[in-house]
Amino acid sequence: MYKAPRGTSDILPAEQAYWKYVEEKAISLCQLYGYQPLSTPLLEDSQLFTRTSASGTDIVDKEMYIFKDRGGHELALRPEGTAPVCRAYLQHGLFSLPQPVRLYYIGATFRYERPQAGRYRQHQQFGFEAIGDADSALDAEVIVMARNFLLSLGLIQFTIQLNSIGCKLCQPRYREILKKHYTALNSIQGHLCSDCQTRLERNPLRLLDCKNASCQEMADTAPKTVDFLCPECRAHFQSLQEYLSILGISFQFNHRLVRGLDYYTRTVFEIQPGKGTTQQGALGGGGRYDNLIEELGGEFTPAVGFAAGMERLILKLKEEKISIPPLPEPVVFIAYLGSEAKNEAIKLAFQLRQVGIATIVAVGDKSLKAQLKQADARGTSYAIIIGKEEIESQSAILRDMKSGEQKIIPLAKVAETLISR
RNA sequence: GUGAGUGUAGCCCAGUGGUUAAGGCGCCAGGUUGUGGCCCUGGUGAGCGUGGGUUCAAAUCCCACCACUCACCCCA
Repeated sequence: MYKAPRGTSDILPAEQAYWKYVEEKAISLCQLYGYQPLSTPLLEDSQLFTRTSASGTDIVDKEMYIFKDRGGHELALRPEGTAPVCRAYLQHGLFSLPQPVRLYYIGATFRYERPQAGRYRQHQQFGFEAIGDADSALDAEVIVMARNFLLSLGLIQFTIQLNSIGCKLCQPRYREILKKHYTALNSIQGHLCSDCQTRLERNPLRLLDCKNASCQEMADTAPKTVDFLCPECRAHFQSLQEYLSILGISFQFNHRLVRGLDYYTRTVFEIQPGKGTTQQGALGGGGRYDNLIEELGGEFTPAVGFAAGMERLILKLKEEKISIPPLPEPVVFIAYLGSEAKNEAIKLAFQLRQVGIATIVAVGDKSLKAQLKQADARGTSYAIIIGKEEIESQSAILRDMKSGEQKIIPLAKVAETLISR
C-alpha cells in the first residue's frame, strides 16, 4: 500500500474549509494593501538558495531537497519563497515598474527534516514582499500586515518579536565584537557547544539563538546588535518603532532574534504564538533583505517581506477552536425510481446546473431511502424525487430537507421554483 | 541527526500466552412493497506494521527493521 511520503500529507475534503478560509483572508489582506499575486516554480536552480542563504544556515546545510535532473542540472525544491520572488523580479525586469513593487505568494515550500506538529517536509507558505525602497515605513507596513492577517483569522494569542541586525557596514563590526565576547568567555568557561564552535567561525550571529543552557548564559551577557548599529541603521530602527507606535502596534524587543537566513539586514521580526498544546514555533517571520537582489546580480535594491506557515496557522485555529465557515454544499439532490425517471433526473440535473443551481444526481439505482440518506449526508437543502407517478403527471416532488415538508410541482417549473426560494 | 512513545478492520479502539480477535463510528440491507436525520435488527470489514525467534500454543514474550506521533536542534 502506498502512502504519502514522510512529512507530506493529503488534505481531505473535510479539511479544505480551513485552507480556503486562510487563503481567502490572505488574498483579501493583500488586496487591501495593494500587493499583487506572483507565482513562481516549485523548482529552482539550487544555487539560488545556496548563494543567497549561504552556508551555516540550517536550511541550506541540512534541509534542502536537491537533485539532478536528466540534463544534469542541480535543482532544488524551493525551501523558502523570498529568493524566488527576487529572482522573478530581476528576470522580468520588475525594477522598471514604479518602486516599491508589492507582491505576494501562496505556495508549497520544502524542507527535509523530521516531521512533527506544525513542521512538515512540504508545507504551504503565504508571504508578501515589498521590493525597491528602504523606507522604514515599509517595514512597518509589512509588520502591521502580518499582525492584521493573524487578527483577521481570529487569532489573538501572539506576540511580535522585533530586532535590528544592522547592515553591510555595521554588522561585520558587531560580528567581531560578538566573536571576541564568545572567545573570551569560552576560554574561561569553555562551555560552548559543538554547534556554536562552528557558528563562531561561520555564522557568529547565530550564536545568539542557541538554546543550549551554557551557550545561553554567554548569549545573555553578549553585546546587543542594537547597541552597535551604524547611525543610519539606528535611525531606521528608531523610525520603524515610531511608526509602529503611531499605529498602536505593540511588540517585544528580542535581542537574540537573528533569523535563520543569511540575507537579512536591519529589521528582523517573528510572530510567536502564545502558549499552546504544541511547540510548533513561529507562526511567521520576516524582515528586511537589502542586499539580496544585489547578490543575485541586480542593482542595489532594498526590500522587506514576511512569510507565514499555513499549517501552523490552521493548527492554531483548531487549538483555539475558532469556527470556520463551511465549504458550500450542493443545493439539490435528485433522487429517482425506475429507468424512465432516471432519464428525467439526469436531464433535470443538467438543466439546473445550466441555470447555476449546484446539483447532485443519484446514480446506481438504489432504494429511495438510500438516495435520501445520501442527500442528508451531503447536507443539500432540497431533494427532488422523481418516480413513476411523477413521470406520468410530468411533475416532481420537492422536499425541503430541513423541515421535511414537500410538495408536488410541475417538472418544467423546478428550476424556477428553486431560484425563487 | 538525537531522544521518547505508539503501531489491532476506512476511523476510534478492547484484548498482556490457550476456543472461530470484542465493541463503537462508518458503509450496505431490512423494519416502512416510493422517502433522510432518531430507534431497532442483520450484514460488510482486521488475523493483529514487517521479518525472525521463544513456546505444545503469541496480537499478547524477545530481537531486528519499518512506519507514525511527539520532542530536541532550527524554523513557516
